[in-house]
Amino acid sequence: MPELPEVETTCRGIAPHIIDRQIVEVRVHQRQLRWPIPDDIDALTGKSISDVTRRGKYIQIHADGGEAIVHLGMSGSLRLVDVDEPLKKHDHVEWQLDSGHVLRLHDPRRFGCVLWHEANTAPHPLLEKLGPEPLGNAFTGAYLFQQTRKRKAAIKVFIMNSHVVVGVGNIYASESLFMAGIRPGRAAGRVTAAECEQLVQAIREVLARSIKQGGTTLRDFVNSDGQPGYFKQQLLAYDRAGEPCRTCGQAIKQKVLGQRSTYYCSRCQK
DNA sequence: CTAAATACCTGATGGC
DNA sequence: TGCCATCAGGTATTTA
Repeated sequence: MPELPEVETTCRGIAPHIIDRQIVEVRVHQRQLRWPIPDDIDALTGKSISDVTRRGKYIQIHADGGEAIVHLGMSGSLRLVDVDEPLKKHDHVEWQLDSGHVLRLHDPRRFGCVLWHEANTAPHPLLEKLGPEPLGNAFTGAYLFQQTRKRKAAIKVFIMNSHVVVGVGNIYASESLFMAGIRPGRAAGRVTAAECEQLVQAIREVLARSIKQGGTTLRDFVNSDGQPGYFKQQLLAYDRAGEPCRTCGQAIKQKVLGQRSTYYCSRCQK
């Protein structure tokens, strides 16, 4: 599932191949993603890519006049392939480059999106209200502590809210709470200042480590070269129901929180 | 305002 | 082999 490390891996993979390259043609094979792909998506045609950036899990492909915003949803991936590579099922969008390569969006479950945002206009509504980047300086224990005060939602659900902090999805939420020793179901407002500090550090550490491993591939995530990520083997809690806790040996528990599978150790996490 | 539920979608999996 | 039910999950939107 593309969470922040997978999106970052994708950005780093595609950037050197598309920056300063010209888009020759944009081909859309399936418009119905999370939202229909707008007609102005081919505004990129004939333009040169100036930069590739990321905000949360949104990928921004910048060019003169605007940017394409791409979200991978749950099952999306962006790959660079040769022009003669046959189109696969669920390859929905292609950006033909002047290098002879093609950037392809593959997304079986179609929860992703592709949008166009004009330059020099109001910030895009999807990006405008996002919380701080977890690896940036604004995401601190003090910030999280202040945000969580008087909040009754489960801490796990809370940190998965992109208006609080971006990039923490279901996998890394369970992982970071395990690392910080906090039960996922505890009310956010009952997490102490010291624990908020530990949690912030855990989130930063697990995301940074996963980025180094090229992300986590559970089923279908592949990077821009079509390769999986290798962080799965380092998971401490996620997807380990019934398996021994790597700290104390007790079986990892699984429960549903906010309609999402949640994994934790009832002995190590309080 | 918060919190919880819902919608979007397809593929993998398990039971019969 | 086929069919149905269930689950997976990011996040904007809707409902309570």
